[in-house]
Amino acid sequence: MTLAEKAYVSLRKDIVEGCFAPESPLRLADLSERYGMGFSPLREALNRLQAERLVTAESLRGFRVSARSLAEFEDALQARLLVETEALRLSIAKGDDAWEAKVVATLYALRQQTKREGGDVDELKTRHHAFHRSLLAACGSDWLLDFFERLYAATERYRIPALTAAGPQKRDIDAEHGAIAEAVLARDTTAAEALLREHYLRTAVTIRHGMSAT
Amino acid sequence: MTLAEKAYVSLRKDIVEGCFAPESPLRLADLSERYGMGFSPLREALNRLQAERLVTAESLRGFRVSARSLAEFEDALQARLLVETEALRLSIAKGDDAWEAKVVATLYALRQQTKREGGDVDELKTRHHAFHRSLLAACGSDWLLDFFERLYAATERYRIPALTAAGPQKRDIDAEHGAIAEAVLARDTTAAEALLREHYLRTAVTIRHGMSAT
DNA sequence: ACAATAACGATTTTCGAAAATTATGAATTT
DNA sequence: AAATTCATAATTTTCGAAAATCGTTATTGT
Repeated sequence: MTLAEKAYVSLRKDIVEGCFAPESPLRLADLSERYGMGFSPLREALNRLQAERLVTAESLRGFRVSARSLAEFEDALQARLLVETEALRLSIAKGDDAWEAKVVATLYALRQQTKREGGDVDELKTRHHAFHRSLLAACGSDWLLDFFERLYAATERYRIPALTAAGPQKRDIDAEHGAIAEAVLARDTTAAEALLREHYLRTAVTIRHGMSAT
Repeated sequence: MTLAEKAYVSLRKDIVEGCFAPESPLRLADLSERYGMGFSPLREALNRLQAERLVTAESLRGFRVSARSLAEFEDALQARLLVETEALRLSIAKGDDAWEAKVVATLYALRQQTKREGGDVDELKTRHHAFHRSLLAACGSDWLLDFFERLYAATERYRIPALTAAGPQKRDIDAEHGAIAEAVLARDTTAAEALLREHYLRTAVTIRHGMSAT
């Protein structure tokens, strides 16, 4: 793996996880020290992230972490519902046995990590991502999967600060995931879409709550 | 405008227009001579284009123009229908007078250029793009507009070689655009969506014809 | 005192060369 | 002849410095 790729992965993770505050400038000198590399690989990573809308660039004024706002979150949420319901529909229609097995496996892995009390939060997020991706994995559309990844990262930036602030409603997220998986494996498109929708809308409520608290 | 931005614009244009054959390697030395700049701005541009899926990169083996295939075109087409019908629906619901005026203006400009016999093909493409963008411009979703731009560029790569090969059907494209605009301005969502869909599906027929001929 | 301007420092952007890696081809061995 | 090894060339990747630009502070003039 080249330095530029490492820089891309590290920076992306740190931005999504909120290590850098939104709109804070990403100075090359700082990044160079933080990640232990020269300017070139950092600039390449920043350019890629710019194309993904995680950072913004202004000519001769460098890069910033892109802003967060309620409006942008709502936009990303709606786009996500559009993309993911379609991808889910296709996935259910086209998925084979191997796909089903993957859904079961990722759900199981996710639940295992949820159960673990002092578990690694990083690992939990990875498995959560993996589960949601597995649901759509058989859709057969590179574009939809690409959009899914983009929107997942974009909304993850909102989900993480909201995790600390306790939501207004009690949720059994494992049960929600289980219900989605069940409907998916039963090839019940209508139910699966509705459950996925509700799942995201519930998360959205928590996030709105967290945003307004800030 | 910085050199990196110029490199991005130029490279993007040249890739979309097919100046570089799909899968052909984009060697830095060649690009450096072609665009008259050093490696740094070129690499930055290539990284942005990689995030947009117009070029692919392999570690330590540089960049290539991304491949074209019928499957990828069909995928992009379907994604486009999903994204654009939704964006059009929203645009019709939210658009104001200024938006309507813009639709009328871009349609007029497009028709003027179509009429001109020895007209600049570049200008025609710009205006075609502007018209289609104006239809969705009022949708209020940055994400959908972003996806539109991506998919437009991706499918444009297929549309251009197909222009030379005569299609299997006679089309009055001006009339198609006019009908879409009319439905949009009448705020007839159902009709507008159907007409846009047909418009793209007709174009797809031409492109499939052009692809199989190759 | 205040506006305009100049000088400085900080920062981004770009270049050219060095380092690292892959591809190519010749020489050697089996 | 085929495969292997080694040397060479081509290419990508990275660094460090130079150039360009921006923002701030000091200076000058009114």
